[in-house]
Amino acid sequence: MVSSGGATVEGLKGPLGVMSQSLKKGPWTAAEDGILMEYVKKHGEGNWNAVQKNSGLMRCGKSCRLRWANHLRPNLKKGSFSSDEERIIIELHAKLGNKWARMAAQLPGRTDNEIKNYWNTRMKRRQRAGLPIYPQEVQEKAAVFHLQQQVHNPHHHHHHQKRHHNSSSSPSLSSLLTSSQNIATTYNPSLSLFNNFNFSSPQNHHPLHQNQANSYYSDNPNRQFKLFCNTNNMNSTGFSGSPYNQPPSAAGLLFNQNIQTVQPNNIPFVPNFKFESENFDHDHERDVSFSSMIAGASIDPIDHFVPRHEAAELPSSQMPPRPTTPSSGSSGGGGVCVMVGNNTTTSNDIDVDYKTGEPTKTASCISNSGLLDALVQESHHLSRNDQKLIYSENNLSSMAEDVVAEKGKGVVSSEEGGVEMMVKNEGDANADNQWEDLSSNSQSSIGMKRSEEPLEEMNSMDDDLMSLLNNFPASMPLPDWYQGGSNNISNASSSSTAGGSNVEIADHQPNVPPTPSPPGVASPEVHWSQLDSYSWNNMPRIC
DNA sequence: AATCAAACCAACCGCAATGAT
DNA sequence: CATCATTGCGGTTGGTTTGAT
Repeated sequence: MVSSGGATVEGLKGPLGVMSQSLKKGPWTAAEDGILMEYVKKHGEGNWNAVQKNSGLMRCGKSCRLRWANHLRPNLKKGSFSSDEERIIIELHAKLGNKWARMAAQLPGRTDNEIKNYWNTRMKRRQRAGLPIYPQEVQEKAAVFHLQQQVHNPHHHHHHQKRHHNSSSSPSLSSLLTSSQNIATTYNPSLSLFNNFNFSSPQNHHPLHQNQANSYYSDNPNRQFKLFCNTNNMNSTGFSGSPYNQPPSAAGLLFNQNIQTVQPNNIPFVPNFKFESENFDHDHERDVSFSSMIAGASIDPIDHFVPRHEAAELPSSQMPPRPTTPSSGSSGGGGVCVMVGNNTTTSNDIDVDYKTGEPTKTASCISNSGLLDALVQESHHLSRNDQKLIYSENNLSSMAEDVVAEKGKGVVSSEEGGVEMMVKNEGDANADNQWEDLSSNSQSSIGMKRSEEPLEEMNSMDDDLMSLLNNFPASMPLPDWYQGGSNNISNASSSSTAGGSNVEIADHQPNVPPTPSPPGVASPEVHWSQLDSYSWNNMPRIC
């Protein structure tokens, strides 16, 4: 139902029986766009129904909001998805199902609609072709992920939905796997979605940086706009044309700059993507497989996976940027400062009074509060529930082992959530661990809720929090910086790595760092979480 | 060049959550 | 507490573009 001050939609009569002004439908014209942009520029987002009243735009508020969110909003990326984005989408979809908005939150500049359309076309095309929707690895990991959720919270049903109609409509893993006939692919489980980002994409300077870092300002659709408004107020560049094929948005650029400036050391980021590469033969066939998985054979496989060896040999212009702060690197979270105009503030909390142009809220910018506090709190929480978690994980492990024992490698249906999991073989343990480590970081990014997120969501242990918990070290110590202690890279690395709660079904020693690295040495096999911790411990004071 | 189908994309619709009153 | 307005999300539809024949 669309109503706006008694006005009704097209051709219907208002409450007084007077034919109201009909609201236009259909494609937007440039003039309408201009009106809407001007309106938002002037009044800000929200109160969309007022647009029609105040601007004379013959569009319902809903339509205005959609138009703004999907097309006019600054920092929007246009054009086809990069291979990195595609991978992220696949991975997120495996975990989240049809949570387009949440997926969009992890893909800066992308809208839920875009992602949805992408998925519905390319992925369902694969369904029709009888090809697997997800790489085997993703299937496995998503299955573990979902299983974790069930174990951690038996009442937390598979893809718990607040909205009932979604519960049945979110195909996610099980249905898609079913429909995709579970055809095994040659996809190598060692190839995580996140450990194979290539850095050659001109648009995505660093997928992880962009995705995870920017997610902090993109995970709330409003956030980007607020940034924009701030920027706009500062230098009036907010509506500077299409971002397509342009350098990152002003905010994004500044953000990235900030990332680099706060990075204390020159540890190449490559190590994150080179875990024990010798263990896994990354052949081209696999690339092709995954490429074709994404979009038939239309995507250049080279663009999908840059073999680790090659990644390390990228020209400087394509070399991954220097490691980011943990805040930019997902699991770290924390108040990321973004230089906007002359103001330094968090990307999270910029709010602008559109009348004065002044920021009205800079909550978590003040200190390391916000995500970091939340992190610490959750750490405490997790510590308190350590035994429970351990139990759960052991339980899960035994469950999975039972499954493995029973089925060997194959597709298994779990009772509760209908999650069909491709049970990995033991040989994939390492790869899976890597996957988990990486995805857990990613997941942390996904799941990490800012402190100002509705408490209800935090308390209700929804998907995000569950994701966080599932991937959070069960006995994670307080970061040194938080305790005011010295920064010890190796300690931090091991502490972060050890006891990772990522459920590792296969043979696994949860309390032993897999590849201890000398302090400060950027070993090519530096563990993701190690790096993360490293960054965490070297995190400069926020704002 | 014409036709058709597939792919792509923008927009609409319905439902639910949330906030305001 | 109830009601209403607003907002957000996900599903679906329909128009346009693109590519194959």
